[in-house]
Amino acid sequence: METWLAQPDLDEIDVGTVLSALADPTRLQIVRLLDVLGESTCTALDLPVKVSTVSHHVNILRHGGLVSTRLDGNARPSRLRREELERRFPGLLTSVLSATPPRTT
Amino acid sequence: METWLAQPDLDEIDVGTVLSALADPTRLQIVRLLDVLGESTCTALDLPVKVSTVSHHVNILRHGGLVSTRLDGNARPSRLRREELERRFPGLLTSVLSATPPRTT
DNA sequence: CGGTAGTTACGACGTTCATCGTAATAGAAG
DNA sequence: CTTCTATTACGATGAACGTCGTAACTACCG
Repeated sequence: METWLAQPDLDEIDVGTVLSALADPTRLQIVRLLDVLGESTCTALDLPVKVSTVSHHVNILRHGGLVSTRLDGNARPSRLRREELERRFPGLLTSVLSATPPRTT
Repeated sequence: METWLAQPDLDEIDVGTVLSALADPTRLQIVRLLDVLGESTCTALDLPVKVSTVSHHVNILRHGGLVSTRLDGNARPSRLRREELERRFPGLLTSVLSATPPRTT
């Protein structure tokens, strides 16, 4: 039986909290990476910040309802709650993840 | 001939900037009000912050590409760039504006 | 020409928050 | 048990930012 860290139910998720969570560049990058990797730990994510900072951001993402974290030995891989989020806020995450970069003039 | 304040082109709009703009509660409220009202000035928006603060937020929204501001005498009514945003980030704004509030347990 | 109203520019203040370093915890492997 | 790895907890720090008050600016109206 798998164990998971506490996370909000779908209908408890607030759109403002989600927007705040996605507003930080590092967290947006984490979300993008998790979308591609499917699942990853804080250490495995290659980010230009310290691991303690990554852990901090993943916590915010989990409390905001964007990420699920599983307990696997001493590791805690996280996944993007993509399908759930899509049900709660249709089009939001999909739009963010498929957004093209701005024109760099 | 109508005059408008400077604003970014559609393909210059960055999704991260848009998310940051929407992350603030006051700005999200402004966006919601403009969506309902269609067009409004800083003074006409009834918000629990000073007008100078509202003006500040509207500027951020305009620079982020979320709002267009027209010059009309000494007034400067702003509109939500809803259709344009929908073309740039399909589903994003619609999802945010139609989001149901979280369950308050 | 004054007077009024709408908006913004400018500083200033206080809080939030992203980041870090270190220490503590927990599981896995030897 | 010891060691190593993964993660988190805990301050601390510095920067970003939301808010305000005031002043400056512009347009409209007597």
